[in-house]
Amino acid sequence: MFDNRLSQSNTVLKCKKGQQFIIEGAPVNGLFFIKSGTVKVFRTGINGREQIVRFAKPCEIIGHRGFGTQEYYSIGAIALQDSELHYFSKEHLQEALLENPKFTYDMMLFYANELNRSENKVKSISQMTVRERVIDTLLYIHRKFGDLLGYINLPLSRKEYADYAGTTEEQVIRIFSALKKEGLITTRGKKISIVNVSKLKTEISEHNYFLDT
DNA sequence: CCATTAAATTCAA
DNA sequence: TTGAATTTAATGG
Repeated sequence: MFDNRLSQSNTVLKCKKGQQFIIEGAPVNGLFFIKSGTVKVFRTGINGREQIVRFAKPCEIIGHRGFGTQEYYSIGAIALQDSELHYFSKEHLQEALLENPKFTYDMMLFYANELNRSENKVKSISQMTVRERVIDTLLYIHRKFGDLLGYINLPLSRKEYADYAGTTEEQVIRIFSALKKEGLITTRGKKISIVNVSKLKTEISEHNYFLDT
């Protein structure tokens, strides 16, 4: 996605687990490209509640919403694992967009996909039950990060599932327990294994769960 | 929502 | 590699 010229004109930033590299309200002067590791992007609500907007993995970009007109970040981002990030200044980005149509096209697809996803997200929050949202979250993580030895390949706390699904930690834990009893998932500490993907899918299929990679 | 207990992860020796 | 310290999960009020 990024051509050589562009990848030469950036600075690499190493980020330890749990480190926040975008703070809400800070001025925007570029955007980040994830080289390795995973990252969560969130927005803080009025009551101090965190709403996780999305999870990002390598080859994805962060902070794009602030690009162009906006002066300050409306989101925060923290590394879930030790990560390496490339940082691109606005200037370099503009140059690449003007000179490289393929890159511009890819960016546009990315924006379109993100917009689609956030529209679907609004729907899921407003129309789905808590249980459906939790299942949806599980499938999203599973689809995006895959599994390793049967367990979802991303260690997330229950709180993080809750923040993505728009619920509380307790609700998530209780729904997980219910799903375990039904034999649909198993858990071991933070690791979660989806035993029966298709059954979970059918439970939320009427809400046409969104496609995202 | 909070408090308690059980369990898992981290960290340092 | 072990266990003590810290963090996280799970349950019940």
